[in-house]
Amino acid sequence: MTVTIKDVARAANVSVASVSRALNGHSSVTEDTRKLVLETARALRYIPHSGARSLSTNRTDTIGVVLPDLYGEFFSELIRGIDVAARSRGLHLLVSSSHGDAGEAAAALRSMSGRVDGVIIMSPYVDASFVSDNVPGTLPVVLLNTHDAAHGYSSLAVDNYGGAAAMVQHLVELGHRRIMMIAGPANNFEAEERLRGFRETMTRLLPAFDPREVSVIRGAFTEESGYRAGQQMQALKRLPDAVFAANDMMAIGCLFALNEAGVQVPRDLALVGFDDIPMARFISPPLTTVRVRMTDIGSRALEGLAFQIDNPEGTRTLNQVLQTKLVVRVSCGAPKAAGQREVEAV
Amino acid sequence: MTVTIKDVARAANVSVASVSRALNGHSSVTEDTRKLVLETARALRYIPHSGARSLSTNRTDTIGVVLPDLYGEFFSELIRGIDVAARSRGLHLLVSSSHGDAGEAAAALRSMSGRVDGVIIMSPYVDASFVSDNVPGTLPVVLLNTHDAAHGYSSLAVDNYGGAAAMVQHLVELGHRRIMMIAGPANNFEAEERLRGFRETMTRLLPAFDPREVSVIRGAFTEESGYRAGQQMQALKRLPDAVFAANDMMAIGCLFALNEAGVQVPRDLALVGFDDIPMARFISPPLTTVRVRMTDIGSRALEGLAFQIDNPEGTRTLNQVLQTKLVVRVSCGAPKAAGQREVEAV
DNA sequence: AATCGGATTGTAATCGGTTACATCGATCAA
DNA sequence: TTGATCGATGTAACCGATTACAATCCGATT
Repeated sequence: MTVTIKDVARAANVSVASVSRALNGHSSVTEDTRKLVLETARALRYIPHSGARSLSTNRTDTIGVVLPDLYGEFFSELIRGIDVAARSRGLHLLVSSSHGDAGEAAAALRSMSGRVDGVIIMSPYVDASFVSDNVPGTLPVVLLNTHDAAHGYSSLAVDNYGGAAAMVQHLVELGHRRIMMIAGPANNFEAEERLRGFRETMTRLLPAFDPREVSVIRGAFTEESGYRAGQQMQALKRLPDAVFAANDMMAIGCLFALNEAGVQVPRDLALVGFDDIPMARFISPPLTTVRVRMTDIGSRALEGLAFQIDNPEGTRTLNQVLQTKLVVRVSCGAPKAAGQREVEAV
Repeated sequence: MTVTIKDVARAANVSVASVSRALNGHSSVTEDTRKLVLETARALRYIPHSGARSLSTNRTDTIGVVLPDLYGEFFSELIRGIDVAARSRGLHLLVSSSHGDAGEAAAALRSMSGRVDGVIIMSPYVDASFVSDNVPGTLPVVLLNTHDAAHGYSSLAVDNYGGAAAMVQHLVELGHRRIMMIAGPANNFEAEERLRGFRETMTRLLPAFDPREVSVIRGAFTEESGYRAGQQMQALKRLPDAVFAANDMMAIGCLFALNEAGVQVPRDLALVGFDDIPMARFISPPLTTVRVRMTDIGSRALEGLAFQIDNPEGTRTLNQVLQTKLVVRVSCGAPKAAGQREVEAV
């Protein structure tokens, strides 16, 4: 039923080779035949089968993206960064997300074999052997936020430790002493790095700080888990001075719980997050947070991958660590810098 | 370099057919050979070339998604809905976005031929002939929010007109009379439907309303354009009673501009939006808006498509229109329903 | 012991393109 | 006129899988 290159060839009374050449703009085709082929193809509504094409050209112009999730602004922004860079290079995106376990992630990865020219992987299950087991040896790979730097693949990571440290330092400088953290899931590498930054900086700056104290509540990076953490928090005999949520969505959830309990931020309590998702500046009070340039990560990842694809010989795997930036808004109780809001609004 | 099925066959001393059968769990293979093949495949790190496979099976287990953009919560939620439904059916997603013009959209669509089992299309350029020109005749299609209902393809649309009408009615019931709209781009079908709902309901409910009056400001569905509209608005000799933005992001931008100018919402002015993006309930004041269940649209679209794929004979193209729901929060100045906030917070 | 039949296995066609190589015809120089 | 050259076209191999069909093997039946 579908019309193939053979149908066009037959209808135009030429060989399939000529059709292919005419359609792909090869030089060695008469203007006459090219015209003829083009017209015939149009008349027949011929649409080339890209899958078949890439089988012979060994080029798909598609890159695979494996993410733990598609939900929320973090991933949305990440994908946008990838998309923008991909589009400017004429590449398409095959995305795969939300893998409950390593097996699913492996299946997703394997199913990409032969469909993509390279993959960007961000997954809690990733390590060197996982990748080499599930990705064809020759396929370019860029790893995002993996814990093992010595994996032999190119990678991009956020300085979660440094970002958390900077935030703790900021809070301490503002005079806060009793600081609690709403941490992320324990099996999440990023979450653990942020937690490590928190703990180590606390002990460094506040000699009295005892890390065994119950100063950490576990969350799941979701608004709801932040909300529950906030409820626990306001039920304490004594409120902490400041709460550092391991991501913005948990900070927002926490804020809601506190508001409901009549606790005012930042008057009664400083509350800060991590990520600087777009929403962070829209909530009230605007959230002090650690900026992670997610779209940047996305586009850099794609560009690194594109480079590998274009230079198959280049064995240079480069491992970048992206610095974060402290963004001081209102929720931490810092004296507000004049004009800052205005700048951000546009 | 890459290991193919032939390599496995050679190494295991069997034919490629046996390898294929063993790997795909066919019944007519001895347990012995199956074991042997599996071991050899593992030892060689064989990963099947999915592209080649789909060429012969005519199945890709992938569906294409063509969107005008990937940016913002609207599309993010839409994709999430698609993703969730796709994953539960073991389908992958090939996404393509941000087409500056019809040509790009056409190219994206064509490049999907042979890579997908069906496509979900949401694009301003879509109409029946556009689709039939760029999609293989046999490929299942679901159209999202197209203006031409009589296209012969399955489609899903949001009742933008009805939603806008309901919102206007709500505002009028609250006593607002001078109501302005921040409309979307004129070439956007959804934007025009919302505008039409606004205009027609205004003239219906308020006989004194003159549609030729300057009660509409054009925006671009972006926060920034809303911000500019807000600036224009507060510069008017007299503020309107209420402002109806054609989407939430413009409402938020407008809110910022008004806040900066010292105009308080809802005290001085009611401000409402459309879409009910997640952010709408987080901003201050929480935004009254029209809920469009974006994830719902996404999953329904996918399910409709999956149905077509599984039932190739079913000529039944069904065209659904999804109803919207008025969500009353604080920004419209309505007397607040007790407990509502609480319910929504979790 | 010969034959039959079901279970395994192998051979080769096929999916829809691209492209190396062969072929053909025309032009041009000798 | 003839042979060389070059451009346009055609033939067929190939990409890496699946699968129809043929071939083979083996035990069971008579």
